[in-house]
Amino acid sequence: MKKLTRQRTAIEQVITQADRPLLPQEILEVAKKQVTDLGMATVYRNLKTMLEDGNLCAVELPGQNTRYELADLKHHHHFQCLTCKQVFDIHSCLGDFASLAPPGFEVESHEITLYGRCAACKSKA
Amino acid sequence: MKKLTRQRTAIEQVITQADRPLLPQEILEVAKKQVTDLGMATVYRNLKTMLEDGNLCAVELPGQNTRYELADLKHHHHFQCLTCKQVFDIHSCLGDFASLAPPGFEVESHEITLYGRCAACKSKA
DNA sequence: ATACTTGCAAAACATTTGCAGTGAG
DNA sequence: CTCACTGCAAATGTTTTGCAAGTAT
Repeated sequence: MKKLTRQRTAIEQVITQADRPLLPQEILEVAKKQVTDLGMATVYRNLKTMLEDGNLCAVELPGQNTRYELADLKHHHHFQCLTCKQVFDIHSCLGDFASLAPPGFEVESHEITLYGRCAACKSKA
Repeated sequence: MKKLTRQRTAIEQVITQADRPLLPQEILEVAKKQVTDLGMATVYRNLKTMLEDGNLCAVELPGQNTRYELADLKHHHHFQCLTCKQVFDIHSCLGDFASLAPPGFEVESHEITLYGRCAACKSKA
């Protein structure tokens, strides 16, 4: 049975309140404001549990550590700003990628990542 | 100045002759047939150099180690078979993704990965 | 009470780096 | 002869695991 601990509550809260995928370190840092002696292992263990329960979704970008966000968001993709390195959700999708695959191949799912400059960094430049 | 060593030659050859992105371990194993005492560090060092020289391209898929392939291939994307785990190149591209980004965001590049079943695994099932 | 959770430290991994020896130029 | 390159081992950095202690139910 799943127990509601201070640690788990804090971790889930941090992820729920974020509007973008977070790194384990980011989750630890923010959650530590509530549970001072929170350990990294606990963060990872809870992330793993939430992943297995289907509550969490792993976001992986080339050359970077895995970020996590709630899984109950609808199908979407990601945009990473090349300046500030933050990752944003994109809620639109072009849809039909089946046609891209070679003949005889069957497409089950797809992932798109865009790279560029976010509004904030663009206006600063 | 760049020196042509047996090790470098072997590593470049393995990558050149492959028809799909390779893992560092795969490169090491195959290259070892030519240079028996080849070390993993040398593989990584050469991969890094080739990347910096723009001769190599890193292919990263969620939850897996980075694969490498020649960079002089034209713009393309990847398809991973969920059954045999192999990664294939896809040489077509839908092109316009700029419209997906939020207003104020500037798209510089994009990456697409498709997941499904390759022709071989599909016919076996 | 019981069994799930936790923190810490150690273990696993992949990748990088320090260093002294090797070899291409 | 030089300096880039190499192998080895040690160092990194991230994620996982073992274990004894803690705690929600």
